[in-house]
Amino acid sequence: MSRGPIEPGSSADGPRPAGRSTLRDVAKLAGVSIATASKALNNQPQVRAETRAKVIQAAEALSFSPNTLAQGLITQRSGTVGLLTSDLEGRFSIPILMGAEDAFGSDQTSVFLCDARGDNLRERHHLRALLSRRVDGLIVVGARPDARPSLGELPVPVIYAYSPSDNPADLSLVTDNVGGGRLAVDHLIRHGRRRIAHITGDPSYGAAQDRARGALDRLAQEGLPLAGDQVWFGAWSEAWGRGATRMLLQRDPGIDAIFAGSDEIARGVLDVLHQEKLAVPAQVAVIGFDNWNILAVNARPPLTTIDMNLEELGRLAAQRLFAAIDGTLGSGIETIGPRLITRESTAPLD
Amino acid sequence: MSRGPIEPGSSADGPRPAGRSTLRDVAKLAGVSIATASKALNNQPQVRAETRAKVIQAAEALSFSPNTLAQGLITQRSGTVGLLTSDLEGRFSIPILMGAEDAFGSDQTSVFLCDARGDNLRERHHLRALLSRRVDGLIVVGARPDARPSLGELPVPVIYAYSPSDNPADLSLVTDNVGGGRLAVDHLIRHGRRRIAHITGDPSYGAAQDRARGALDRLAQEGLPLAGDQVWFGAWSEAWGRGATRMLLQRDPGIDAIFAGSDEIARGVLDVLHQEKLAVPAQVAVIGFDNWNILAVNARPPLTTIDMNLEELGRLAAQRLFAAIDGTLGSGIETIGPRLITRESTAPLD
DNA sequence: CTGAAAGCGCTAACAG
DNA sequence: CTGTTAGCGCTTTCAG
Repeated sequence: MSRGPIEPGSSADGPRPAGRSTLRDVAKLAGVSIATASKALNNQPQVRAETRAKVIQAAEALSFSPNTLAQGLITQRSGTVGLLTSDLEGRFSIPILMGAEDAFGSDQTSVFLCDARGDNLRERHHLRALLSRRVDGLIVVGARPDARPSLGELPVPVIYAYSPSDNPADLSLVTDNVGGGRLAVDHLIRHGRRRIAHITGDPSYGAAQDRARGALDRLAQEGLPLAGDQVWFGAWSEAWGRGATRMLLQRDPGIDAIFAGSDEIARGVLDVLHQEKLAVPAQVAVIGFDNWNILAVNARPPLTTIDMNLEELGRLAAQRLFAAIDGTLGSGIETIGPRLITRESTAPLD
Repeated sequence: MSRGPIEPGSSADGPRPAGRSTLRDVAKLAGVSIATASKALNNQPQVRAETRAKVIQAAEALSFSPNTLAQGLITQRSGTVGLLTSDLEGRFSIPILMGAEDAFGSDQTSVFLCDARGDNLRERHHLRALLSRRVDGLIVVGARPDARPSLGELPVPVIYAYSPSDNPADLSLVTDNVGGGRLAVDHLIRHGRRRIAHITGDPSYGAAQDRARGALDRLAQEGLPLAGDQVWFGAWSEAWGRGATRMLLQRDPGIDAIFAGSDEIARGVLDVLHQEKLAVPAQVAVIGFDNWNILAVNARPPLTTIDMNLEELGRLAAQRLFAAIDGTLGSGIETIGPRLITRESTAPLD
């Protein structure tokens, strides 16, 4: 690429150190008043085309960039939103952020990302700072998909994403874990699997319960029992995936599919299946949950899994927020549907 | 028509829904002038304690929150910085963001996180928006540790983190990959390993070259040859880790340690080592690179690895930026040292 | 069509 | 100590 900012109109003028000039400078250079310059730059109709051109040219020559803070002072809108997360690794926040960026358009709205790191006091601090910066709205992303305390009445609209608020008067957007569990098992059933087991994480997580419920639902609908006699709750780790698989295999060696409650667990499952010389997917199909690329794509074989559509969640959060900024916000809990990502760890039986 | 603000009969009105009040409201409630209210709230010395108390109480009663945009208009400082990244997964950006948050203090400075997703145009857009929001500084985080195009002359200080700028006049902060490679091999040598091989990623990455160079350096210093006859360059994936390990084992079955250029690759290495019934670390020690928790902690056994200290990098970037905001920025490339994280995949040889 | 004037909410000299 | 007076950079009536 060429060096320096691209300046289409400015032929004769030497390029300057970009950007500290004000509307007054532009007006002066163009030989018009500040008011006219403002109108010209904002595409207001009542400006002669010729004048507008002069102003635009002046603005370009000076690399003029409008001061959004001043604009915000007047319009009472900062063009910023806050994304307040407690999710250390950014595992959920990042996709949500990207979705929000998409929906807002990078020119219109910028987002402040703040990580409270699970610390309540830090969250209060960030909240104060954000409000003080006059964000137009807030997206709150929790660390786990269980209800979290409401922030209460705030002067800006708030959307709870991933973790719902514990106050039903707030608007929350969450992923559909029950639907995800159902989808996973449905996929297995369609592939002719009949002896399906379920290994999942910490039972204190609503997500673990919900995914299991969805799985059980779908099984029941098909008149199929759950293989392995129980849902294997444990921890969200590969180690648990390995341990549970060993126990499961002892209890019920004839299983032909395992639905893992997370991709991490699925990796542990695969590990032990390989040790036991059970072919995946020929003998046992494995499906994960999360579509965490680094884990799922690299697995041997690559992992079929459920994607929670977090980008879409982020996009929707942004849209709802946008609508709420000049209107009123809904309430309750809205659910985003999951999506099946087919890779090689599942295949039709025979 | 007179458009002046409507005078609300705001004598003893109940508290309002948090936060839309202005300094004028506070002053009125406290029965002082706006200027005095401002001074009282900003801890300026020339205010009687009693008056200050009155003002503070009024501010609290109204949940007053100062409008940072207005403040910024005056002080010419927004109290915000932009973090411009191209790093899809936030793998590098997030630790850097956290370090920066730490250093700035959440009350003082908030950070805009923008992801350009490797798209040059999107980057320009974000840059414009950020400048327009009058950020006090910019941290630019690249997707890979190789030089990236400079943003050129900007009206605010810029720090390039992780990926250095291609312009030596800019200030860049990078991790020390040569030192990391040296550290990894040093650790292996101290554990009595003598037949050390190196499997790493895409040779077009400076990081791959640097880590290899560090490893080779340390080996040479010890008078040791590189096991496996060559550095095994390939891809940053588990699959390559597996493939390379198989070839390596064929070529040189007697190795007692493998230095993997990333944790992903290390996972592949471990996988094949297990298949070949080689005990880790008893027979072969394995060390990774990145300390990517999800991969390293969950490995079997948990992976000893090199941490690039990205939080520290973020913290340092923030400090440098802070200093630069009222001063001048240095230039050139500054390097952050790596850190060894010992887990169970390495151990002294007998 | 264009410009003068009045602020948005706040801070910073100055006077009282 | 406290209030008055100017703005920060921009938009927006409302006259010319």
